[in-house]
Amino acid sequence: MLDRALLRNNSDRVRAAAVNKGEPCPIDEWLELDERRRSLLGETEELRRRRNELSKEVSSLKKEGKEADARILESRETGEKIASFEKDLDATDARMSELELYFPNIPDPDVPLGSDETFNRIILTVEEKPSFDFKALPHWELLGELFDQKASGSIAGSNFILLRGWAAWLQRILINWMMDFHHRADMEEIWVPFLANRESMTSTGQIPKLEDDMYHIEKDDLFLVPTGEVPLTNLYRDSILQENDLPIRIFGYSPCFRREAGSYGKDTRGLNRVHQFEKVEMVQMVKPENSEATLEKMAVHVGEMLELLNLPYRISLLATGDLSFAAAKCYDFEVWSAGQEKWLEVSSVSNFRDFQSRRGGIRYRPAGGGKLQYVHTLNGSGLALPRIMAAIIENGQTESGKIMLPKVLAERTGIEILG
RNA sequence: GGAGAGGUGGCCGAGUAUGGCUUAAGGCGUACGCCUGCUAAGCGUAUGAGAUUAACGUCUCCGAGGGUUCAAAUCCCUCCCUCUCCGCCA
Repeated sequence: MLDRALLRNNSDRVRAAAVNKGEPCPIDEWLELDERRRSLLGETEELRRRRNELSKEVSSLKKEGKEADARILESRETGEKIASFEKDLDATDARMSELELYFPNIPDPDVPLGSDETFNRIILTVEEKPSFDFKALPHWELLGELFDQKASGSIAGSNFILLRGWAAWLQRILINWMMDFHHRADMEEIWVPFLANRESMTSTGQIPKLEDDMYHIEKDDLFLVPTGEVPLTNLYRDSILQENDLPIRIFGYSPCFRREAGSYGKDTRGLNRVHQFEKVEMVQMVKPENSEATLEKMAVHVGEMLELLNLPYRISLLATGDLSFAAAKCYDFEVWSAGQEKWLEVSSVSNFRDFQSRRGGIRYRPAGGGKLQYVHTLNGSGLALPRIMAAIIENGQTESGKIMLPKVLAERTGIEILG
């Protein structure tokens, strides 16, 4: 959500941001309503002031034992007028609030301008791609029956994952390794609910835009979380923090549920695009002046993980058209997957500035006093499991179809080769 | 799912029986000042949020939403959440 003052005074910036992100922008309707609202508000407040005044007069007249019928009558008539004004005012305000949910966040000035991912700027490539003197296989062939699509299909449906044997084991130890890595970086581990309510989904920005991409439990009006970002960020919804509570640095594991409605094609093969995947997510809440530096630090942290896992990777600064609705700036991390011979997105690290904290009411009190400020929120995947699994399996394959584990995992588990 | 008790400013906590000097007491915390070799303590002052306005000011907010009333933190209805006990259950 954007500041109403910004919408009112910088409507051109809002309009430009929406165009660059490829989002609709109901700013003209909003501006009209804003005019109307302020005028209604003035009149309503004047009437309410009068009613308050009359109430006091009635009160003191009655105390003196005098009659107050004239005042009571006027107060009643004023009340009726107020009710009619309020009805109009409430409707106007409600419509404005509804529209405000549709304004996307404004991209940072250094975000490349462009309508889609072809405008993303690759800012770093750590490219020591493995080479094989045999034909490298994609992970689904290497996994074979350990990646049991027939079973997951019959249990849940297509594009759900069922892993067996060492494949299941690898995913579990990867999750543990990732979480321990964040632990050592001095973040607080959080175990979160995997379902979230409508308010939570609205504050992080999934609702209204992505509502149809989520699994929804109608009976309880709950959503299966599409990312750990939702419960982690909403941990501090509607709260006022002290300045020395900041920065808040938390992380947690969650499965991520996405309907992926309408996305079919070759990208859906294997572990690349599925309805439920596992992910470890980091969230930080910082003072506004620190969010840019924090974004860089989080990106470095994610890069370290990929280097430890010995995965070739590259970092893209997303262009405006590829930037998500709520983000102001985002780095995407992609790892090289040798069997498929392509880059797979495994992490997004984003700065949301005050966009989510406004929606969710996450503020802090500056140490020297003064007005409450909205925190800046950031999040980053650290990391998304299935594609990391795919890359580890494909990059570590041997001619005989076994998998060499990255050193860091081999040392941790005492197991060097899978399969 | 059933019964009971609760939800009031950053936090704690009065106020609800009897609607109207509540402009929400008091405390903690915080800020500033005073005082004391330093520190701690003590004393004094200030201190909720939001909307609107050039400003003064005005209005709104006591879990959420309705209702009654000239007037609602207070009375009525619906819902949500927390705690305790019971039921069910991994």
